[in-house]
Amino acid sequence: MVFDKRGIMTRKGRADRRLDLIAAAHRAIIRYGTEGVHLNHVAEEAGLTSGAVLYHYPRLGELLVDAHHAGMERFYEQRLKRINGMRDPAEKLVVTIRSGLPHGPDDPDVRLLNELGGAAARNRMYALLLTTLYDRQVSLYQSILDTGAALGTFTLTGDALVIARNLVALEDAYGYRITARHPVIGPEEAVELILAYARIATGNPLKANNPLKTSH
Amino acid sequence: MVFDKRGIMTRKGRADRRLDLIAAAHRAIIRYGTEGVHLNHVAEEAGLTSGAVLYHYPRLGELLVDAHHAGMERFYEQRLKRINGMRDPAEKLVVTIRSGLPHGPDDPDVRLLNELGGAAARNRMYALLLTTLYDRQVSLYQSILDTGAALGTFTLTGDALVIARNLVALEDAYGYRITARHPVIGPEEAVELILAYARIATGNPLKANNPLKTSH
DNA sequence: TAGACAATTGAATCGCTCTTCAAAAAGCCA
DNA sequence: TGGCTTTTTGAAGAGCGATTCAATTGTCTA
Repeated sequence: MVFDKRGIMTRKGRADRRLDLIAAAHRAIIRYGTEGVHLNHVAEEAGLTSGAVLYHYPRLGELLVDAHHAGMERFYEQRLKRINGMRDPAEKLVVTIRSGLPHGPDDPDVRLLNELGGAAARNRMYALLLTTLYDRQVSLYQSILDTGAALGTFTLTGDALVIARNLVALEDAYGYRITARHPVIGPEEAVELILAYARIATGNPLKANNPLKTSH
Repeated sequence: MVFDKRGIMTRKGRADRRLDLIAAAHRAIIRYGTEGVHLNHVAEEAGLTSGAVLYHYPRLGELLVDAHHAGMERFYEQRLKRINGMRDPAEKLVVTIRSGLPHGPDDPDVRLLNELGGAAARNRMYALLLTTLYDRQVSLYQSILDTGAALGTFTLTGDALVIARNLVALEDAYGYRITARHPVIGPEEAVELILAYARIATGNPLKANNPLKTSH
């Protein structure tokens, strides 16, 4: 951020302001839905007037697409970062599963992704974004599975591609359940459910060691 | 429907018109999204003016909830009907899996369900509807699995509840992929993916005999 | 068939959103 | 500091959507 001598945030450069707007759009989308956001919502989130938003993004639609795109990119990059440097495929797999689920019902990144489920059926751009993300996640899982199989850590029950697709599908679905506040299925429970599949699919007793907190 | 002597549709009774409006709302929601539908969209779908819609449903929100509720109910009832009378748990399982997936990208029933994914995080009513549907579907699968296990048709790899939850989750997720027009994953492919899990979970070689048409 | 009731229309109103744009404010640089 | 550019504001106008309601039309019944 840019501050003046008094420590007050001042005007921003073109690129900075665009990033601000993307972040503001992210929040506005979560609050009002991809198809319910209005220009004023975004402007308010950004602490600007609608005119200023229009100055940088003449068309609201483009800003929304950028926001979704950026959110997905960040989501995926964060997942990669978490397993960065890990050796053990089993550990990698467990961490990847965990990182694909929302931290809680209000997780902003997953909330953003979930917004697109309905819109993708109507909007080619959103469909492409979602489909691409899905396929990239499948590839990620597939490479972990293949590596584990090559090292003898996993004994796959079937095609790695099939298992990978199912793992991503499970993540997606439990993400929806969690953000919809299912009374029983929270992040920990979802991890266990997905691991139940991952264990029989890999033949590995995958320990769900939560690095952050003990399971409820 | 009600017709006059000339065979032209005439005014309808209270109940009939409400059902019409629910059907119209269903179409409008699919076209514009749960949070993008406007009163005029529904009115146009119903072939009426906005005033007439308001006469029956003073608040659009209630009509939309009713439409989602009715759509879910129908979706679930249809699934029950398909396996009605079947004896073999294996056949029942396969048919149930198939009936949980959209027939294609434009399947209206699944499109309607998918609309709620994002809205449920923001709207308690929608969250409750979705969660309830999920739980009912889980119960359906669970009873099939339990019956199969009792008869010796299935040899379950783990808790029936866990398997049931995962099967419904997979259906949900592939429903989204299909309605988003994934270039590779269509209804047939999704059935095979879910069956891959169902087979190792039940120890039964579940044949995917498509009763309607040959696989693509 | 007259009268009562139910359903629907269409116009009027209100408020909100998008869009444009001139003016103002803030930063930059010589 | 003074002038130039970039960014932001705020106001004005056009248009749309929700809402209300009087008038109209169709249906039913006695």
